[in-house]
Amino acid sequence: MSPSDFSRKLLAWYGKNRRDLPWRKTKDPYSILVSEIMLQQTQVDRVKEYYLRWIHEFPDISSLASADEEKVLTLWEGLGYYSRARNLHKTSIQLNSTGKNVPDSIEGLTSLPGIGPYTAAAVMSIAFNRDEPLVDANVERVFSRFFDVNHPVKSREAQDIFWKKAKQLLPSGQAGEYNQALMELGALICLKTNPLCDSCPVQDGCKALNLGLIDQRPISAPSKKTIQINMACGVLKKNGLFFIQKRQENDVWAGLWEFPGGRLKEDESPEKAVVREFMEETELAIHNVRPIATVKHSYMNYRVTLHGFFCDQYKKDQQPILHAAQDFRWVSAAELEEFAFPAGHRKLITLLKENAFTN
DNA sequence: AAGGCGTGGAT
DNA sequence: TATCCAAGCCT
Repeated sequence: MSPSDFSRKLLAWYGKNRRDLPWRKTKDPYSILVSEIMLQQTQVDRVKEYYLRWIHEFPDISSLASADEEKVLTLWEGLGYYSRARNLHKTSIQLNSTGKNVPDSIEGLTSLPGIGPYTAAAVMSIAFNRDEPLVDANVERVFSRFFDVNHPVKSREAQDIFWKKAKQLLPSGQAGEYNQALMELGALICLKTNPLCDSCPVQDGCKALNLGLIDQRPISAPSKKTIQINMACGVLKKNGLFFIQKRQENDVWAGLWEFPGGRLKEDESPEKAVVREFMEETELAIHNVRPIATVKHSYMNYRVTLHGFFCDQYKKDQQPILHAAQDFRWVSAAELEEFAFPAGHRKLITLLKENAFTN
């Protein structure tokens, strides 16, 4: 199958089977950039509502540039990898202050925080229709099978093959449609498990299919083993207001808000852990520790059982001294919606609101 | 350059 | 239930 056969068949298939996605209704570089940042390591179906809400709130570079960080992070809450939102915000401020628009060069784009080779090529091809090839996890899977690539997908060898093939197969003048078609094929047909090879427009040329090796491609690196941990956090309420603190930079959930807490030590009860963590993190003595709920959630390779408690300050006039946060606030239940929390703490907030009147 | 960085859907 | 991992980037 020649490169032109491959791209012709792929584009014909894409024309009939492409999904109706919100970011496919525009060529606005800023909107395309927003969608691409959101789509990094994230499933398409989850991005849709975030994208629409974001574009509604921040329709252009200047509106995003003038937004405050809390608003930016709140709109991103639940999507994960929050440095993406913070970098996008930084980028908008940078572009806005210099009076520029989204750069239309690979170098200009990759010089911006959070934009790497994939995202730069995606913006170049989709928004500006420049002939830039791209490789994402979909392309890695499609090419691993089509060319029967016998190397781990993230290895230097495999990456060299992927980018070389992507460039060779790219039909000049149609990069935007073609790149999306290639990723769409990976998303809809060339599935991780049980790929729909009978419906594949390029099945004739697929080497792994012809060799019966579809299930053995792509070759992925071994994943990290999951770690089970127990955590506890304390929802301190005083005069009808909740104590929250803003997480430090350069740590997981940087810039998000949380209730003080942490991991249980060996043979430590959740109640003891809350008291200890509160003292370590805020120097506040607490008592009257009473359960709200136990929440199960996960992040990265951690599986967390989070024990959430209401608690009271032992000395009401004592002021917090922060050791694990950069800021703190006392906020009402309603105001909890205006701050971004990690998913586990957000789950707990939902549950505590159901109990708000009994506590 | 190997590991950090989130979350929930799919299977 | 447990495991994998998605339109990656940064250090």
